[in-house]
Amino acid sequence: MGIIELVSKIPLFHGLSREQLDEVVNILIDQTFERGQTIFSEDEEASGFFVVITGQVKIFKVSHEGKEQILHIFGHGESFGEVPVFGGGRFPANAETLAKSRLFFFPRAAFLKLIKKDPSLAMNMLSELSRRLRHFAHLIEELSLKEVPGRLAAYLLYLSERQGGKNELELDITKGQLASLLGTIPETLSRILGKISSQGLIKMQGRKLRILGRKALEDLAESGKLLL
Amino acid sequence: MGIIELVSKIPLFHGLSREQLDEVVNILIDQTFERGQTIFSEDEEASGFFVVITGQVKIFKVSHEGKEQILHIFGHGESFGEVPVFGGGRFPANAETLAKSRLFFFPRAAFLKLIKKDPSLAMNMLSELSRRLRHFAHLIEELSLKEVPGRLAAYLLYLSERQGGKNELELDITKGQLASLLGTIPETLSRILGKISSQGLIKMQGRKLRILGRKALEDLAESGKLLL
DNA sequence: CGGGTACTTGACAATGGTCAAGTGTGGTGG
DNA sequence: CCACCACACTTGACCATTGTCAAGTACCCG
Repeated sequence: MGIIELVSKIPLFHGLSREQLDEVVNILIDQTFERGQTIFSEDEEASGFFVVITGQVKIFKVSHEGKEQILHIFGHGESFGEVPVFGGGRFPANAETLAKSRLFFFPRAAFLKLIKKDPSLAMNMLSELSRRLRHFAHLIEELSLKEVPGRLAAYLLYLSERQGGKNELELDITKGQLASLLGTIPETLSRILGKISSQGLIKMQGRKLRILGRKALEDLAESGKLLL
Repeated sequence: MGIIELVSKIPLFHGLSREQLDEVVNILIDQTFERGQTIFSEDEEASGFFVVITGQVKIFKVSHEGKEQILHIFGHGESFGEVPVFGGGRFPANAETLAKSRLFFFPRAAFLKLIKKDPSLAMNMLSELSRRLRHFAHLIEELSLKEVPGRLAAYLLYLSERQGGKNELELDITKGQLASLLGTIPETLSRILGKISSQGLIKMQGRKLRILGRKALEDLAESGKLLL
């Protein structure tokens, strides 16, 4: 697929005219990363931001002792690393590929020029950052106000919805990464999966999973607490 | 002070021309809230956003069982409730005054018109939302990767810095609100304050507090763990 | 087939939340 | 001006949830 066509499918650039898309194509840099490569690290000086074309990228924080909290996992069409473009110069978190990935990189200065000229690009960016803020508000709520079983249940229901609302679903990340996304560790996740399996809420084999008690899962996601 | 002068001092509107400021003044609605009043609730339909002129507003989430997590406390010159202006229609959290407050309300449609015409207003908003994202990333890190003593130490150091870097400082919120800001409850906060007092890191009386062991506090804030 | 990684399980420790009771204090009204 | 009430805060005893450490199993890739 041509670059212009790829760019036109990125939500951030929806609604731009053909000429504007050309300008966007002119400033981007096409990059490929292997699985497990660091894209940038927290506090590193930022010279621009990225859009995922193929692959998966995780954005995360790491504690002193090495525990990791994933803030976001981005896939096709999503952008990351914009904050330092508008704020100050440094990345607020780390970025690493979860799979071999193709990324478009947009240099800061050239992109700022574009956005100042084009109100619809600015509006797209505002709505993207708003979506991001919503996501963070939700994540904070989960981490602070629910226990791990509640977060897990909410995640499974979200995944099911994203995969078409069916009761059969498949994790798109390892359980270790899922643990980090839920703000816990693999051991705890493993135990809780075992517990809700034995209670008949789900059936799990490998990365595939079937929801058997959707109602009970919903209660769990809402209350945030596991009985028993 | 005249409204135009108040508006010109709001960071969001820095760099606007006199004519643009006039337009801003034309669309705003001047409102007053008593202490403890609800400004909006989560999931409520939003028709615009707010800027704090005087007073204090907390933005927070509440769990099923009533535990509260404060996302942000806003004071003079700061704006809140912008997310639904750009994203979809509903507020992602609750807002309530901590003191009697004067707020300027900006209706969504009129504000969107302004921002589309004015690139510098759009850029100000982008940098404000970026700052907000940074704050959330930091909050998530604190909640997920540090224990309560670490969060408390980090907060005290932040407060000290905000109050001029001195070792004497004064809380601007109740300890109960502070607990909610740190993602814990008053009992736990009270115990930890007691513990670090008896270790000689701080001396606390009422809302006033003196830092006695800055180095030790810094270690604590960084490692996130309290020894002993 | 071998080796590393992902995952699971068990025993244990500890952080922090719950419940309950008590202390202190500021503000209001008698 | 003082008494009382409400509310903020503290303290104690208890316990649930979750993290740590250690070991063992399963599985995928070369």
